Amino acid sequence: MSDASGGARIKVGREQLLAAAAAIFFEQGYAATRIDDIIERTGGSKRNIYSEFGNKEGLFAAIVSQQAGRALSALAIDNLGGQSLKDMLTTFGHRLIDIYMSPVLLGVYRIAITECARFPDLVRRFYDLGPGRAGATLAAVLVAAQERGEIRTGDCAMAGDHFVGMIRGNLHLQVMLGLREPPDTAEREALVASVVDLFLDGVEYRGTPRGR
Amino acid sequence: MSDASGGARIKVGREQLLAAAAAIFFEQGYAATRIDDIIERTGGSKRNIYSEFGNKEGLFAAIVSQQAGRALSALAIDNLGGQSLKDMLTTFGHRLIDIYMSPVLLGVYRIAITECARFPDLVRRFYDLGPGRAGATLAAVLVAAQERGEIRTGDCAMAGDHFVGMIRGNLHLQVMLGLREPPDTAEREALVASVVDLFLDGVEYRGTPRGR
DNA sequence: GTCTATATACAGATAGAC
DNA sequence: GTCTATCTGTATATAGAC
Repeated sequence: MSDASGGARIKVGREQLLAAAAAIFFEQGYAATRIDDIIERTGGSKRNIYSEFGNKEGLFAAIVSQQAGRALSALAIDNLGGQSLKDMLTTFGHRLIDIYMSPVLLGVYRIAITECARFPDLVRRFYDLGPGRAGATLAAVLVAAQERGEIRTGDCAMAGDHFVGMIRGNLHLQVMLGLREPPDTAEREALVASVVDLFLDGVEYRGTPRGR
Repeated sequence: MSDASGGARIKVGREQLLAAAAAIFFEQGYAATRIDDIIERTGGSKRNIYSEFGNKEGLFAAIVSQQAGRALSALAIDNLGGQSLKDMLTTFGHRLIDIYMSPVLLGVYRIAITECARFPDLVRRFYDLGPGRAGATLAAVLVAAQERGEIRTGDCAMAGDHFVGMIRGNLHLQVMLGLREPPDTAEREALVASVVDLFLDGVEYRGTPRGR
């Protein structure tokens, strides 16, 4: 099926080519994406791609450096001060789940796992800028809260990772496996609320049965 | 390099062939595993494989039905009664992390994500028998604890998934991405203890700064 | 710079010789 | 049932025509 603009291909510079190729890579995966697919979509020439990026791996590396870094940049911003810890966790939780469930990140995540042997450096960058950074950012916030006496002392680095792990949880896995669609806004809010709740108070274990 | 038994290939029946092929699939991934790799390792003939399993997909499906089901069977056993909730969570947490970090499950997990479009039925089975079952088993335990008044009421299904999510967390992701080796026993124990701790009591948020 | 054709490599699947 | 050779399709990468 041709595109709706009536014509054929899209005239492209380097930027548009990267953007279009990124969409295809993140949608279909690295191996399943053929150079011809990209040509067909963007209208560029094969020789152009090879002279610009060397080979398929070079093209993909250029894309990830650009797109994934951009998508994950929201995690780097830690303008989370001025809120209660609960509000901060809720805000950060929403930011996390929105990023994780975005088409770009779902694609990056899948490709990172699939092609980690082929792109070890990219995978390292992805982890450090994404899940690792999220856990570290949270850890820093928790250390501060600890020093203010808002929470009990504990391993904040681990706790940060626990929060990130809960936000992903089985939901993210199901989406990654194609077993269900990404959650809508309501479901995301319920998830984040549940995670924040458990993170702050646990299940309020009382050790032995006791009426309340 | 030949094997240490001095000879060459291994004489195989159907069982040994499945076992050997499973090891290769789970180690290298589905796409990267060549039929010739399996032949080379097992010593069988190509025609034998194709007459037995039809094609590569059939061989792989037979393997997963056997091996993954076996590896995950430990999650189905819920002989966890007679312990405190904390001990039960600790036991179950160890069982979970040991399974997740086993070579077979790491391979299955990676292949499930990589090839979910090719094997939707297998992926469904994997999820239901693995992460889904783990969350559901925990949920049932939590419901019981709730009825005994040991914990506050809440969404036990979600809480079960949260526990599973924390056990995986960034650690499992790092291993999946090839960024680090699976944790040793000590690290696993520290992880499980930390997860159980947070799960039971959270960070004991007190809302506002207060000296203790 | 684009379009078409092709060299090359790889891997799944098949067939023949024994 | 095993070993070897081969058919076939696919996809990266290159080269030629314009």
